Amino acid sequence: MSKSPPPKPTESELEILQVLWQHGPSTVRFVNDYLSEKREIGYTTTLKLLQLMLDKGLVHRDDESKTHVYRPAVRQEETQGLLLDRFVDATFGGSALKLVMQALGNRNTSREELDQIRTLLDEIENQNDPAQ
Amino acid sequence: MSKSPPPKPTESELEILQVLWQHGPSTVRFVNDYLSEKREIGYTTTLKLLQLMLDKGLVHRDDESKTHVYRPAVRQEETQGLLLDRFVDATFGGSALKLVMQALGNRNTSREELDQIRTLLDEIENQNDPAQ
DNA sequence: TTTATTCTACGATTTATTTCGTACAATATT
DNA sequence: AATATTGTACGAAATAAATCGTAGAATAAA
Repeated sequence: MSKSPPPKPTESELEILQVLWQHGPSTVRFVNDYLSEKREIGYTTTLKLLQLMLDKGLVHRDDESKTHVYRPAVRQEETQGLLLDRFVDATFGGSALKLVMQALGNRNTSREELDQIRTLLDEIENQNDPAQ
Repeated sequence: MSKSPPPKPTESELEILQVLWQHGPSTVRFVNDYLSEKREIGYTTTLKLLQLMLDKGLVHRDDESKTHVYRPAVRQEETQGLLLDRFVDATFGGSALKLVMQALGNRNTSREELDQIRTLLDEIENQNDPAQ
């Protein structure tokens, strides 16, 4: 037995998870090449991070062949939700409303996106109170 | 001369800023008492944090009297916006829409809040394209 | 005016995170 | 077969953040 849930990923770990979520199972080389496009990072740094993430249960590893293949062990939406909770608490005193207002107010959102949000709002209302 | 903008606050620093934003200029004692209600934290820890924040330009200090009084040097909306940008980038790959969807979908939002958001959406649309 | 309390300053420790160097094994190239 | 390349393991250094202990000054209480 040893079923403590994986911990909240750090910034760097999240960066790596994004790559795995987007591109599926990947080698250290692939992840490192990808990260290297955006910033300076050594190969063994990426390797070490993935090894630590394996320990923490954030990723799984296929080590059949010599070159190991890593894949996410946590789901994207779940992880994002977790981080969002923490962020809302820390930054907006727990008020998701304030966060949303800030997010929408502070940046350019296309009409299309605004419409998507309206649709979502409708869904939520109907869901909580399904036409009596 | 020396006008580099204050850096992004850490979690703990943000915690303190929340107190200052909410309650106005405060002493170390006050801030510490406040934080202590939520978690274990020594007085000198709070003191040290405030001193570091002073160095970083995150707070101002009135040291007329022996007991110093600290006040925010950064505005709440601005700081929240800054942190939000980073968070959206790190966690949602830059998509504010995804963040909003997640924030609304993942938790209980009251009808009242939903209405507030609707109103905001209206304002945004009218603003970009004023009743043309 | 002693004694106790409250306060700041600041070095140092602890803990978390990121980064890298080196050793060595497996595979590929010449 | 010899050499170069690519890979993993892992210790350890570098960096960042949070925490606390102790010293000593100022104020308050006895």
